[in-house]
This record gives sequence, structure tokens and C-alpha cells, in this order.
Amino acid sequence: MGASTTRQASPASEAWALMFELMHVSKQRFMAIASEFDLSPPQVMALRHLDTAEPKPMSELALALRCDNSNVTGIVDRLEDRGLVERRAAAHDRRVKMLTITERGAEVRARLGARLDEPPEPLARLSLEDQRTLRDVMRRALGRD
Amino acid sequence: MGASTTRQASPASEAWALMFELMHVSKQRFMAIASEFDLSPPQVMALRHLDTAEPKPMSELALALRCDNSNVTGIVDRLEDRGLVERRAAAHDRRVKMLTITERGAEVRARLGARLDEPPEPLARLSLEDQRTLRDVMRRALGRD
DNA sequence: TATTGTTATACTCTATAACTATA
DNA sequence: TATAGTTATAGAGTATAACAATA
Repeated sequence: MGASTTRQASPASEAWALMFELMHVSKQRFMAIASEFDLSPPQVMALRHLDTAEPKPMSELALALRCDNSNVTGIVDRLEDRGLVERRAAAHDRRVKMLTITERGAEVRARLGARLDEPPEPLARLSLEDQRTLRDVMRRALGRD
Repeated sequence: MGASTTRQASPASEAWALMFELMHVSKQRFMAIASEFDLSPPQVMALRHLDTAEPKPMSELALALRCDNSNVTGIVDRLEDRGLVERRAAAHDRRVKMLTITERGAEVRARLGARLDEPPEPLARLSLEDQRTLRDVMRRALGRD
């Protein structure tokens, strides 16, 4: 590294570092909320992924959680023990088990979602203009424009 | 909910959802990189937190990782076993153990950092103008302006 | 007495591999 | 044979509580 290499990080790099920092901080909030509902992080993700409307096979949940099928067994076991989700053999292929949310699960899911969807302090206190700008750039980043 | 309640999410809410999505996707990349170096996520965070320059007590690492002191013992154990960090009793208070990075640890840390600091695809492909905008808004969000 | 780090314990996540029941 | 989900196993993270050494 040369003496005068100010080596300014690219704007994307700095933005990424700041975003990473925000997520690290927000993880605490996530854990705290999950804890309030007595749910582990994967359990939260599972509950959020399962829609009230259509049943989904275990394998799809594994895909969404990006973990092995064998893990889903335990995660769903614990959710089922608490009456939040249900397993039912699929009609078309009895190897497949479809997951549905129970009424109680839907209620928990709704309250949970309300808490988690709330933007964290650092974003919430941005000016409305900055919020819109951030949203628009993120839309473009993820190809939602 | 009224029939005509379009109930548009606030800009911050949508930005937050998009950011959360980006982080969820980026987590895979993080795990893959950690895996390349044979490090678990907390081990990565620990290595990144420990500066080459000044030694830091275990308790500070626990604070940075936002976990209990007792966990740090195991995490540091495994890093020490691999010769990446070292424990030394502090001179001023022999209860305290100071952590330093070894030469080999520093080398791993540098290569690891180079990979992790690279912004993920969705951010990298933004226009330079969008990158700057994103950086500036994030700075304001985190009070770095 | 209070504090730093360790140990013991118990639970969850995680992947891999072997197994089952279906197909 | 191949596939969906389970079980068994082993390793790591996590918090809590009890403990040692030091302050």
C-alpha cells in the first residue's frame, strides 16, 4: 500500500458496511421479539413463510429456510407441539407432508409480523424524503422497479 | 380493515422489507465464505472484531458478539486451538484475559475481510449515483453524517 | 463481597448418513 | 430405483447457574 493511497472505499462498499452494521444491531431486536413469542429464529422464519391460505410441503420450507430437510422435521415438530402448524399427508403423493397454519398459529403469526415489519429506529427516524429515496434505490437493487 | 384500505406500507417499511430480503440472501454468501475458511459465524465475527493492534478482554468480545461471556470461552478456545488468536492474562488485573490475533490469524483475517467487505451483487450493480445515494442515506440513518 | 472467566448443563440448530414408506 | 420425510449422530451456538481465582 503506497503512502498516499487514501484508498477510499467505493460507495457501494461503504453502503454495504453500514447496512451490515444495521442488520447486526437489528438482530438483537429480532431475537428479542422472537423471545417474546417463545420462538427460535428458524421457527419465526417458518411461521412467516407458511401462508394461511395454501398448504406447503416440508421440502419447500427447507428451501425457504435454506437448510437440510432433516432440520425441518425438528423445527416443525416443535411448532406442531404448540399447536401452531399442522402436518397432513398430501393427497397426490403420500410421501409428501403438507404444512398448514392453525387458527392459533395465524393469530401468533399476525402479531409477530406486526412487530417484525416495523422498521427499526435508524430507518424510522429518517426524513420521509430519505425513506422514499432508500426505498426506491432498494427497489432498483432488487429489480423491483 | 376497510374494503378500500389500500394500506400502503410506509416508505421506511418497504425499504426495511427489501433490506431484510437482501440480508437474508446475503446470509448464504456469508455462510459460504465462512465455510471456505472453516469458520463458524461467531468465529468470523470474533476474528473481525479483534484488531491486530491492541489486545482486548474477553468481556469486550462478548459485548461485540452480543452473547454471554460463557460462550466466548468456547469460541475463543476453537480459534486458539487453530493458532489464530491468543489469550494472555492482563497485567493490571489477572482475572482479565486479553485477546490478540496471531500472525497467522491476521493473515486469515485479511483474506476473510477482503471477501466479506465486497458488496453483494444487488448493490454492486447499482449505478454509481445510486450507490452514492444509498451510502449517504445510510450514513444519515446511522448518524454518521 | 464483587467481578472475570470457566465449567456444567440443557436446548436448539446444523449437516451427514442410514432408514421408512411410498412412488 | 428414486424421492419425501424421519431418525440417529455429532458438533457448535446459546443462556443459566455454579464455581475458581482475583480484586
